[in-house]
Amino acid sequence: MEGKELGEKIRVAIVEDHDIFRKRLKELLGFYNELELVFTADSGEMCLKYLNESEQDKIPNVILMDIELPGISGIEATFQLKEKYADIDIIMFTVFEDDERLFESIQVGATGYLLKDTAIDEVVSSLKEVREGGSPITPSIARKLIGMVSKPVDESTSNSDNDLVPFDLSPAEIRILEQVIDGKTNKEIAEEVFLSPWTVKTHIKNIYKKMHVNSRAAAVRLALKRDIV
Amino acid sequence: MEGKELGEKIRVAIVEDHDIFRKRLKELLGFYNELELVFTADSGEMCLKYLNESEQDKIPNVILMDIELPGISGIEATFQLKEKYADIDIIMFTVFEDDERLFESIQVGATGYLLKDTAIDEVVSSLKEVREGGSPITPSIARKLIGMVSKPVDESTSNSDNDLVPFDLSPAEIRILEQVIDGKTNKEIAEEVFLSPWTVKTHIKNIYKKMHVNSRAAAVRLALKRDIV
DNA sequence: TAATAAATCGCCCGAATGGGGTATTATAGA
DNA sequence: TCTATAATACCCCATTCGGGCGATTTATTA
Repeated sequence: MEGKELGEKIRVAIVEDHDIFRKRLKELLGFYNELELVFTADSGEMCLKYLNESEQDKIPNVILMDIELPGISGIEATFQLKEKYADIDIIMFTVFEDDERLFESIQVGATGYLLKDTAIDEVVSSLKEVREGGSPITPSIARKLIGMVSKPVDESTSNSDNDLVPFDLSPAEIRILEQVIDGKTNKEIAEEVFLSPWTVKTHIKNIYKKMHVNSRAAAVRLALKRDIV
Repeated sequence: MEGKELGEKIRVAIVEDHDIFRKRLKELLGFYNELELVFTADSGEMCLKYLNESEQDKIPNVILMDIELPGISGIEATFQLKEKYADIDIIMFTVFEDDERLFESIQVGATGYLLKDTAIDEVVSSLKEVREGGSPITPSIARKLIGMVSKPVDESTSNSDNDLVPFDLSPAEIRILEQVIDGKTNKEIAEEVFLSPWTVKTHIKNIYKKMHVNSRAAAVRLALKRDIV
């Protein structure tokens, strides 16, 4: 897809606020001839600044991005720099394993997700893989990813309708989501299901959290895409 | 989650119809002391049969499963054996990179997905990772996975190929409807399409009239149902 | 028993939405 | 030429939504 000349060094940048870790990583990556470290930054702002000041041929191909950073987060930084530098690949490099951050990272355009305890050799091969169109992902993280796509083990609930429940929505939530898909308002749903409008609202808020959306339209699209109804 | 005693060998089974490949794989895995190859099978049926006949302590922890098999496919075999042996981890081991098979594999409960050109060392570490709750996935495959979770990257120019016009929506309206489906707000859409928010609103009102709906959720549902996008 | 999850109900507030208008321009058809 | 339809932009206003808060009750399960 993008212009990646083989034989050229991979230009790498590190964004990491932890001094010792950053320096150590820099040192380790220095041993690899196939890499060229163009800069290291200790914050998202710094990273964006460096990018702006970079000559065209010094713009990194790949950025190893820490998530927890002072100032803007690595996720926010990724979001911003992706707007301008769409073809830089971002690998989130972090200690966090929670779904929220993983999901957000993907949303903003990260293409890899490695835990910081990944062996340096693997980090390096990840840098290469990402340039070849792959998405290196720590296995424990990959499992979460799979969880987001897979329909959790069916348990063909004896009663009637739906068995496949992506996002592990509770029965009550599914009932309400169906009404949302039908375009009903909270009040209408409340009447339909004999609940208070506030309860309906709470359920919907929880549904949004689980589905990682924040509007009815987005929820409907996702629900239909994944066959929740 | 499951009972996996550390220190014990990982019991592995291979299901692969290609003779040479299977034997070679068996041979290579044989060099690793931490593995115990409990059986190899050349079809899904054979695999299920072996499982049934296995002593409790000879049931594999992990199965390397080819997808294309004579008789039932690796996906079908996975589906079947997962019902009875839920805690066997299945790693799909295949040459296929297409989304369909990947998706189906995940649906039926595979926890890993490796391409056959994966280095033997990585196959072995994948076997371990899967026992530790990870999901080893070839990076090129992982990218597809990510694609399934991530928001569709907007192709600002939603041009061309829309020939079928389910309702008589004008091109401008369709462009905007697509954004609505992506869950964007009027303001966001306005910025995206370089129009004033009021214009966007007007369009949306007209869209509602034409589609006979009165909310974004309903419009999204209808649009998706009718393949307007 | 303690911790967790599900389901229920509630308040506040600012932003977004939907419905009712009006209006200008341009373009294509009758 | 007259008309109809896009496409564009704007106003008002009541309703709805979404995000933060918190709270109680009942199961389930560790």
